[in-house]
Amino acid sequence: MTAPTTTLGRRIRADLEHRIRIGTWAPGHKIPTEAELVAAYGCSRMTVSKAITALVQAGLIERNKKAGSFVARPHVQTAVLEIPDLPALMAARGEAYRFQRLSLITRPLDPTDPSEAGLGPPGPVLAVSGLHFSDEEPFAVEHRILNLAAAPDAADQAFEVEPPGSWLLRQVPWTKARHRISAVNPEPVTARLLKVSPSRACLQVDRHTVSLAGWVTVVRLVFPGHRYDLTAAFEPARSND
Amino acid sequence: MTAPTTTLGRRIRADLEHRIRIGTWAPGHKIPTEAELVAAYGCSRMTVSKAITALVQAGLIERNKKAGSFVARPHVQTAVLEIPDLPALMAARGEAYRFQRLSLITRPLDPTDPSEAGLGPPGPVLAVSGLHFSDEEPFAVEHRILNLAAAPDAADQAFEVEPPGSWLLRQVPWTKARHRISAVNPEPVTARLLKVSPSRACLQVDRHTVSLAGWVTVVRLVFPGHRYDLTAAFEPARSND
DNA sequence: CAGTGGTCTAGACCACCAG
DNA sequence: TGGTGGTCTAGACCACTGA
Repeated sequence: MTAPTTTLGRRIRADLEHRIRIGTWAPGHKIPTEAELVAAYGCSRMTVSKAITALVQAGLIERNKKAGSFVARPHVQTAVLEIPDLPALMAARGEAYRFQRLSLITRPLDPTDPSEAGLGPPGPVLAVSGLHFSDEEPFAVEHRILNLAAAPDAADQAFEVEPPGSWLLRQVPWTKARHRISAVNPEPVTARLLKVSPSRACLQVDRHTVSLAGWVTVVRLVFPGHRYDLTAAFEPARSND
Repeated sequence: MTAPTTTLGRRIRADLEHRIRIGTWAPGHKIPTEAELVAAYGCSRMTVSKAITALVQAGLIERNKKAGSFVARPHVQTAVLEIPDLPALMAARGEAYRFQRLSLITRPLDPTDPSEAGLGPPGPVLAVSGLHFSDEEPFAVEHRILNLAAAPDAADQAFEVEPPGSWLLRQVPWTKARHRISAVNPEPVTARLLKVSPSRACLQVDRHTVSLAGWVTVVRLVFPGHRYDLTAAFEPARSND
């Protein structure tokens, strides 16, 4: 139930999960059918089904018609990375945050832009570059292209104080994105901005964000390797649809 | 339903999700109560409830008793990183994989071990180092510590051909882990093994894996930055419990 | 073709909490 | 304190698929 901290459904789920995690049921093992679990727990089928569904979503169980339900075999590990808004991250760390815009220009989409994913029709874009500071130390270099077709209000923004990422988070909240995370040696210009040597490893995060209105933004963030890393809570197997 | 590709529950979920993603319902907006949705769709309450529950799990909706359900406000972005088994990754890329063990030693847990997370009682551990090759090119350096208390069978393994990670995946399949991903300049020894310059940026993945039996393994993988990066499918907001 | 999961119903009781 | 979500029931019909 909602209050008693334990629920029949939760108990069933916990029982099944425990037997899987403890190894009693190895990957590939066929778990009891819903009908058997209904009999075992003396509950309705919907309760059992919801418990199993939760474990399917958690990636612990795979279901097949006719054949039954089986303990899943782990494939890849999926790490859930939290990629926070930089000002919020700084606030959480108790450090002073500042954004400095380096350049801003409205122009047509350039074929040389990082159109890694076919950005569609070459409409007008806003190209913004800036520097993120933490306690007045350069923390990240940002190069961003904004699709004015998907976020027309961006044309009115100066992005002199608020970084475009934070503004976008408010304006176009529900998006999907792909990330590529890599280690790079910074370009000379980037190295100078970050006040590090070009031989210093930097963490580079490329993000390609889309909304229902099309692609919204493509951004590259370069962090000095010694000042930033990504931590990931984690879960086994894949998540789900 | 299961076959007709569209289900009443799915349709309800899609309707709600669309209105959220399109911005009709902005973050913080109160969505109709379950009773209202039941009336609107002429279905039972459980159908509506399951649809909303799915959106709660997706992070799009927050529920409160009495107050109702609201469109969630995005916090951090959570990127779902897929961290595959290296041999499987190579197979997917169509490249030949090979593992070369560099060292293996059974010893007590050393206080200088990367016990970043308090590895608990100092029992015996297996320390393994090795090199991963892709098409005979060094691809990653691995330094691993295995907890023999949690995986006693590891003591019988030589890890001369199969990397310990793959073995563990079979033996202790259901684990949880934390990852830290960072960009580093490789140690001289590591650089030599990878055949890269110490000034070359490398991607470093630290993984701390636990099972119900305690911590299982702590591993550090160092990849040459130009040969590996992590890509992430993505979802907004956090997932859930 | 028969067993399994996928979905749905029309109720019900209860805990929670904002007004 | 009443409205809301949280949970559960005892059925039901159906699609899929492995034997």
